[in-house]
Amino acid sequence: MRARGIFRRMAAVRERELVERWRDLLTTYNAVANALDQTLQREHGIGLSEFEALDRLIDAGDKCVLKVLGSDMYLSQSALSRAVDRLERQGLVARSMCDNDRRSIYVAPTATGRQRHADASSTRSRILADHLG
Amino acid sequence: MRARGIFRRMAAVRERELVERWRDLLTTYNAVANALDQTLQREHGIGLSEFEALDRLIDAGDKCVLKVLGSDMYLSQSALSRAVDRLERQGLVARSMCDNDRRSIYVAPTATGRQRHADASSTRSRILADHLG
DNA sequence: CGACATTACATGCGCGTGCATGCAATGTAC
DNA sequence: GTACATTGCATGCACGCGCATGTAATGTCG
Repeated sequence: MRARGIFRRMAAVRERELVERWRDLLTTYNAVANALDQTLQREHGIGLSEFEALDRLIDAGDKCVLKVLGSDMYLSQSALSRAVDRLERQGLVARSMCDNDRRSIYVAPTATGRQRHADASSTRSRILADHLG
Repeated sequence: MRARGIFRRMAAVRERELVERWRDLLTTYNAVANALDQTLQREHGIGLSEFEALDRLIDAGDKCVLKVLGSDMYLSQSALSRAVDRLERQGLVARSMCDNDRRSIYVAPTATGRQRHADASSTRSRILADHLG
C-alpha cells in the first residue's frame, strides 16, 4: 500500500518533468524560430522555410530531387513545394526535369542563390549564437 | 599565422555544432507539436494552442486576467485571444469583466473545461513519453 | 479640469501551413 | 498488350498565425 503510493508519486514527478521539458522546447523553439524568420526576412528577403530548404539543398550537393530534399525536412510535401516556388521566383534555385523518372524534379541552387545562402548563413550563426550559445 | 588558422577552424566547428543543435530542435519540435496537435484534436476536439492555454490557466489557479495568462506563453496576444475564443465557443472557459480594471478580462475554466483538461492531460503525457521519454 | 499617451483586448488582413485531391509518369498484375 | 495501384509533384481549400489597427478604459501631465 505504501509502496504503491511511492510509485504513483514517482510517476507524477516524471510527468511533471516531461511537461516542463516540453514547455521549454515550446518557448525556446518559438523564440529562435521567430527571431530567425524575422531577421532573415528583413536582412535577406527570405523566410525561415526558404532558408532551410536552400541550406539543405546546398548541403546535399549541387542538384537534388525534390523528394530527397524533403525526406529529411520538417516540412510537409506541399509546404516544401511552395517554399521552392518562392525561392524560384527570386531566382535563387532552378527546377529542371529528371530524365530517369519524369515524375521527379531536380532542384539546383543558382549562383545568386549560393551567394544569398552564404550571406544568410552568417546571419543565422549570429542569431543561433545569441539564443543557443 | 598557424594560430589564426586553428582559431578559425575552432569557430567553424562551433558553428556546425550550433546548426546541428538547431536542426535537432526544428525536427524534434515539429514532430512533437504535430503529434500533440493531431492527437488532441482527434481525441478531445481541441488543438495544441487551446490545450496549452487551458493548461496554463488551470495551473495559475481558477481565474486569470488574459494579459497575465499570455505573459508566459509563446503565443502572440491576438493568437491567445482567438485560442480563448475557441475554448469559449466550446464552453470550456468563460470570460468575465474585471471590476478593478475594466479593460482587463478574466478567464476562468468551466467544470466541463476542467474535465476536458484532465482527459487531455493524460493524452499529452502519453505523447510526450513517446517522443521525449 | 482637459489633452494626450498608454494599456488591454478584439479584429481585418495577408500569408504560410497541412490535408485532401488532381494529374501525369511509373510499376505491377493478368 | 490492358487494367489497376503507386509514386512524385502541384494546387484548392480551410485554418491558425503575426502584424497592424481600432476601441474603450486608464494613467499622466499641465
